[in-house]
Amino acid sequence: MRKLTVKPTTAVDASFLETLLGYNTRRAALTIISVFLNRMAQCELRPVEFSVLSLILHNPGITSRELCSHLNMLPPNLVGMITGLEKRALVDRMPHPSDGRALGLHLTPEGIELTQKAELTATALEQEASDRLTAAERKTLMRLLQKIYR
Amino acid sequence: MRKLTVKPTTAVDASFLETLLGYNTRRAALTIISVFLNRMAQCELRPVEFSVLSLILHNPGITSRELCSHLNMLPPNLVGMITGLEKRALVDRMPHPSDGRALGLHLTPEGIELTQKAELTATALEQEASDRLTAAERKTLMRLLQKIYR
DNA sequence: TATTGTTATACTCTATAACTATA
DNA sequence: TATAGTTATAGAGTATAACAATA
Repeated sequence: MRKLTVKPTTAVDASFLETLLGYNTRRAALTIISVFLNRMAQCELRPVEFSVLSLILHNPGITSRELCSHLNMLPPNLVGMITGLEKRALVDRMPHPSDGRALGLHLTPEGIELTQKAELTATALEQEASDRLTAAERKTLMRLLQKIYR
Repeated sequence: MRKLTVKPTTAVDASFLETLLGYNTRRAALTIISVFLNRMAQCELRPVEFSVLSLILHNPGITSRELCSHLNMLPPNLVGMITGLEKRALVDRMPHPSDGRALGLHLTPEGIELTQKAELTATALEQEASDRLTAAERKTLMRLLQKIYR
């Protein structure tokens, strides 16, 4: 049996930081990402890999360039990830039908299966991470967040 | 004159990702951080450095350990940052009054001045980053985010 | 024995410059 | 000339193990 660690309740005054949207948003994001990492370990997917796979699933033939601009990533940082997903036989790079420079990205059958499983896992873990919010609050939160980044 | 780049409106379907709280929170956080980095360059402060200085300002004598547990950082990653802030003559490490192992952190007069200026800058840039939200929406957003990480 | 601060270190994430093939 | 994908590389962020001094 592991003894419970009694945390000394350090009464730190963070009242100013907590008036900042950036601080609150970042702290909440880190909390959710932490739950994500734990639960998504079974699929061996990190947050951005999951986003990439999900976008390919719903947009077969999407190019790296489109992924990058939609996920706010830089092309050099996507190359290795796609290569890794291809080595795991989840993704195929195929010639683009109309642009000889580009490559269309597609999921393999195994990729489709894993991504669909991962999407269910993601939906479930989100519920866990936001279990102190009502359904209405959750909906409001999403709408307000989208007003910031969209 | 620079020609405007006409962005090809890539109609990417991200409807599934946008149902996820983690995705929306992370995207919003990255958007605000980007504004932060631009505006806070004048103070030469990065987000975590700003948080550290603000916490020391409002909690003089706080220890590294307390900073770490409140900001969810690991002690080895704070050492270099504090050393850097000390070299810039913004922070002093002083003996802790009751615990010989610990060091109390304090701001120098220059540190106080810079941090106060930075707090004003932070409050202003937040307004800019969330200018599509009403005051009431902003308040609601903060309350809901805190329900996730607190 | 446990904790604070620290060093060393490794791994991931992010950013920039430059190359190639094609448009 | 501009763009898609790529390589190499540098810098920032984050993680663990281990040590000295103190509790």
